[in-house]
Amino acid sequence: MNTFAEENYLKAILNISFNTNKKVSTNEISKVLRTSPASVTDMLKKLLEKKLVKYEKYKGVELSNSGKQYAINILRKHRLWETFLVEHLGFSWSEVHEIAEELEHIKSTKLVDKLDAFLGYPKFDPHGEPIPSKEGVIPNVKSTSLDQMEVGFTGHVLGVTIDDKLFLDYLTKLNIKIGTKIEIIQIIDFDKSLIVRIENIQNHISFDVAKNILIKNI
Amino acid sequence: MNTFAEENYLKAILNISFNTNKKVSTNEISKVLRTSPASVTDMLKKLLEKKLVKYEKYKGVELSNSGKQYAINILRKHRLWETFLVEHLGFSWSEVHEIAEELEHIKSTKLVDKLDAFLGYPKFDPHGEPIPSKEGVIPNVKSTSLDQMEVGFTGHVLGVTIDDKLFLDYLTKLNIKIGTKIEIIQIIDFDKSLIVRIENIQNHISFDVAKNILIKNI
DNA sequence: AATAATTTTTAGACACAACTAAATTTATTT
DNA sequence: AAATAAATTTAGTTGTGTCTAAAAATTATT
Repeated sequence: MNTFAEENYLKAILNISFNTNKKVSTNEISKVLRTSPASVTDMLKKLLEKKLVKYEKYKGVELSNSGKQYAINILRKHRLWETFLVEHLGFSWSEVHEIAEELEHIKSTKLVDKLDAFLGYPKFDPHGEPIPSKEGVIPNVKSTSLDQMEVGFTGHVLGVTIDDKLFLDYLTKLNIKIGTKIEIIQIIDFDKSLIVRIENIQNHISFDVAKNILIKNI
Repeated sequence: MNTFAEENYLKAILNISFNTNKKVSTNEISKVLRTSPASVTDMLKKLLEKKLVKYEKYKGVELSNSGKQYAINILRKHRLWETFLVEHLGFSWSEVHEIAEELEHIKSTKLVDKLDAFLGYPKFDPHGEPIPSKEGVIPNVKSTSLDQMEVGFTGHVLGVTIDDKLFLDYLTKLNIKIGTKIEIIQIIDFDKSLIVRIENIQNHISFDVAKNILIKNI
């Protein structure tokens, strides 16, 4: 069996590399888990030993098949518990994450299955995130580029369609990253550019930029 | 905040000294937790440091007021979760102990309170054990163990005094659960074993088993 | 009361998961 | 291409919770 710490590393690697499929760097993991890069290296060695990751010194890490299944199962538990907390115990969506971070480590498979049944086999959690099936299949989420949306639309960034440094740096400056909530305030007819609200700040972005931002489309 | 290990020691001390009020020995704890006596000594020092126990070298240990409150709160969580697992997820009473051993360590107070409300503020868990209140008060129930009764007695099962899977599975096979009506048909003088009638079927049970079955006492 | 048996504690080690500081490798500039 | 910067790894420590073996204290026995 694996420890909580190991489970948290697997989960972090899964989260970081969710859509990209690229290798994950030591630094990225250390930032997510608020731990030192040295600690990350130590843990990656241990996870490699257990064949839960593919890892080469200085070359980044990715989950092995078994590691991915393991991580997805934790995600499944996390999202099922969040659903329970919101729908049956009356928590608000913003309170449940922390508690689910603990509950997701409870081991019993039978418990998860019975919880799933109790909840009526939900496909999405209270944040709209898909809940992986018992077999580890994550219902896939349809995405649409931001330029397809209309005034008043609010959604979350799923990813981008080009991997260009200038573009990504620009997005960073606009405070846009994976998961960022974006609301469309106005669309300028003339050039199809958009005025959007991100974290309560309004910004003006061009059609070209909007075209390359993917929005989660449940 | 305290670790799982610390919580398990506090819980063990509470359990061992439940009715006796006597000091608990290092050896007793080591047996309950399946750990070495040396480890127990180490932990007792740490719990003393944190003022969760009253402990003097070679003299045994007892919970301090704060330690007792802490331990009772874990017991509260344990029994609330057991109630949830049996009443809402459809587990049998013999399966839930292990899982509740994990769930009892989840920290959020708000979670426990909301769970309590969700369950309808139950006073007893599925084994018939009283659930401590939020304030740490344990409802006391008048009960007598089955071995104290005489031939001809008829009563209802209130609960059991040990939460052991083997024992509970055996009771299930005998068709004994909370509320079951039991009638004593005969007591064998030689070994104090009992012949009892349960749901119109006669069974022969040992003194040891009878000792751990609690009967409602008006 | 002295000795033997048992219980408990100390001493020293180990695995885990973290850390800091220093060394090494890779990436970026000039 | 060399120099500099950034990222990563290694080396050495630390705190937690466990262990075994040996020493000390307590309890039981003769």
